[in-house]
Amino acid sequence: MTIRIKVSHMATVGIRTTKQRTAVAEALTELDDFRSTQEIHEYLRERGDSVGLATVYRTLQSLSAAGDVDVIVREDGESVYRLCSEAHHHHLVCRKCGFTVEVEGPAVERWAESISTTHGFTQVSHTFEIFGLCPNCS
Amino acid sequence: MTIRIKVSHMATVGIRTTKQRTAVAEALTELDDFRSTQEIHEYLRERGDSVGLATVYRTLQSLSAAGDVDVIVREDGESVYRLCSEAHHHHLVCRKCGFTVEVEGPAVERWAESISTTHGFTQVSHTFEIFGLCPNCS
DNA sequence: GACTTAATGATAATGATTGTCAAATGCAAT
DNA sequence: ATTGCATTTGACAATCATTATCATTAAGTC
Ligand SMILES: [Mn+2]
Ligand SMILES: [Mn+2]
Ligand SMILES: [Zn+2]
Ligand SMILES: [Zn+2]
Repeated sequence: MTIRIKVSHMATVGIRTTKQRTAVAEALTELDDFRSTQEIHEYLRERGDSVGLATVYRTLQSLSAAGDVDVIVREDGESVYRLCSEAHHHHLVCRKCGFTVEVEGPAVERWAESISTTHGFTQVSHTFEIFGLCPNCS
Repeated sequence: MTIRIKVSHMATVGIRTTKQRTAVAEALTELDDFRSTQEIHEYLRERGDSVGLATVYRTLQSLSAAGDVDVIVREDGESVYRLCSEAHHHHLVCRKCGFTVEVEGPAVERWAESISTTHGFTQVSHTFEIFGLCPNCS
């Protein structure tokens, strides 16, 4: 099984490669939609590679901070994670089944940048997610 | 003091105009940035018009559902509310002091619509918020 | 004013996330 | 392979925003 993740980051100075972190990376590779920490923890438990809940939380947050996984804060406030492509992009997510499509648009990026500059904002970041019902769920 | 809110919605069938709801509407009018339910509850307490916390939660959620206030789910998962203009728009928010600028861009709306159609999604909605440091906080 | 029913609020319950800290372990050096 | 040690783990407690309860209060109507 190939882990679709840059373990390179995980192997940075002081960051150890543990079986727990590897297990989380595998789960993210196998699961394809955005999943909550609790769901990933449960998935690992059923899968046999049980990992402590706190560790799953810590690992997902680290991976997110390192930019190795995307995180979306759902409308109910829960954070969900997903292994994504390297480049900056956004998502079209089915609010019924979770099916996700990665989308990108240079125009949108430029617009966000332009707006920020105009108002003198610095250190900006933006979130842009589209939610709807996929063809199957419509 | 004029309450900058469409009480019309609040006066719909079965929805009563209570002093508590009026107080929340006033608080939203006075406060100008995005505020959490807890903050608005505290503001009302200090102001003298104490309202039960559960009631503030219920009122803000109703107003949000009615489209009378905008709600943003911050990165920490907490929901914050703000009285906004009628038209659909997005926000440029200072993550330090909360200073908010309403922004709109037809191009972005069209792009979101286009992407959705291309992938066969229906009943779509989107969120687009820009966070950064305002001139004062930079 | 009396009636009907929605609304309120004090409080308990829920549930995701974070904090704690003793025990386990990756790993670099020997 | 063994040692030394800082990092990591995990069971459990603690936090804290949000929701559920439900007896009491108060709009709105006649
Ligand atoms: Mn992605
Ligand atoms: Mn707004
Ligand atoms: Zn779907
Ligand atoms: Zn600011």
